[in-house]
Amino acid sequence: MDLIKNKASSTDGAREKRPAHEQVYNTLRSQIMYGELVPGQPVTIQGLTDSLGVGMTPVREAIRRLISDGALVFQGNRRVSVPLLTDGDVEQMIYSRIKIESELSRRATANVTPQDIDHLEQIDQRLDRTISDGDVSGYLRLNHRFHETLYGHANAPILNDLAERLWLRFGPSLRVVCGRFGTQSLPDRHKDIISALRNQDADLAAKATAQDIEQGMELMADALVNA
Amino acid sequence: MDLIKNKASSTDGAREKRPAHEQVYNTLRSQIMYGELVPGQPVTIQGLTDSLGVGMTPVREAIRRLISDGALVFQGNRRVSVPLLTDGDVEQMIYSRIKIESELSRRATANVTPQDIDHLEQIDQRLDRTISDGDVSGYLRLNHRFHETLYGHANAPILNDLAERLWLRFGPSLRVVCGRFGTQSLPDRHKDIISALRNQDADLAAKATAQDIEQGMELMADALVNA
DNA sequence: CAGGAAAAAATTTGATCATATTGTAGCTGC
DNA sequence: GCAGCTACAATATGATCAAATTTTTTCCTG
Repeated sequence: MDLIKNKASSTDGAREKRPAHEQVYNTLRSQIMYGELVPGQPVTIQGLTDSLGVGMTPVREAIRRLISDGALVFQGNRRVSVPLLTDGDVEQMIYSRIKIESELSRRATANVTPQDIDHLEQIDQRLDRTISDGDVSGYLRLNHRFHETLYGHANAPILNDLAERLWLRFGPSLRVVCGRFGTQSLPDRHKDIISALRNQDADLAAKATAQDIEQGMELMADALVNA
Repeated sequence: MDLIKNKASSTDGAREKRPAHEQVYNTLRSQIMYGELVPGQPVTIQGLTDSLGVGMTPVREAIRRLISDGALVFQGNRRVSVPLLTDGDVEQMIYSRIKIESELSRRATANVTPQDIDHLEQIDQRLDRTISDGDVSGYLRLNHRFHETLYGHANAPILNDLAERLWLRFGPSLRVVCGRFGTQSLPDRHKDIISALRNQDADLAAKATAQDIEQGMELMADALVNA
């Protein structure tokens, strides 16, 4: 069953196998998603070639991909920057996220094993710690990981893809909200989601997901209006 | 298709301002969207540099962008091809399209002017002609233009973007369906949509859009199962 | 001796880089 | 304040290297 090709050994052999443009993409994606880049901040090709130590071709490809993702925007004259959200954007995102991610939760409910649920709970416990510690970066990462892991069980790559796209768009702005309000006030309906999963109650899982989304996004909308 | 090099050409100007990678992207996008490329067909960088007469960097960028769009897929080992849809994919697309595009129709209803509706009706009349003529390419283009134009009045760029992304994904497969069944059997709820718009009935517009989508996609699902 | 499978060479394709060219923004001097 | 100049960043190409597929060769087996 297992091929002998030996592409990557189990420890850390898989590091340099990925092409550079993919690595650049993942690096930038993380930086954008987890708020290391501020909305409105310009992104230059040459700056990235210098700071990342790769040629410009991989950087160009990664940037194009991120523009297509909506994670970066092409500002008219050859300028690229991190997007600034309008309140209209946020309102559309609330609608889309609720429709798509609730459905992902619903579908995941039928597929998750008890071990999967335990894993989710473990992520959520670590998430709680980041909240009480005021660890914004940790919060952003683990919150995303929670949803990503949950949705991964839905076996719905197309819906998943749409959801990821939306996360990429509001990531930078979410960071700004945390910087403004701190992590204490952040919503967390994850306990409700987990309990719904345990009870195999797909409708409830969908509902709790919708609430989690709505609360978080409303908070973001408020912060953007006041900004 | 000719080269773009000619900068000192006569008085026209201002038409060739677009960078090459953008043009390559648009060209490929059209070819994929309107079914000039068959699902499963491999797409090579070098083949495109030859046939389009541009260097590889613009081609690479366009391909990355289209991969991010879901219009092309990265087949494991550095191979890129036009996606083949599974019936699971189609089912997810039906769900997503109905949720997103129905909402776009609903929102457009409040904004369209009588002139806008006339324009839509004009597109639909041309669309009918392509159906009776069996003009598959024309059908695909005008059908897309009808929806694109309608949704454009919704003032909802994020929802629009999600919808466009889905269209790019099922475009190639839609072509295959037409080739199989011909254009005669294709659904067209556009008359219902137009009449709902005239009556300012947003719910009805949304409903008719959902029916249009469902019928078309079901047809596609059937054709894919039998393929 | 024929057939086929494995190995090795060759071709094709992708990835990256260095460099030349072009367009845009910002500055200088008037 | 603006015309022209300068500097910098983006665009685009071709060359070069690496990887993978295909084809050819070779060797073993029946």
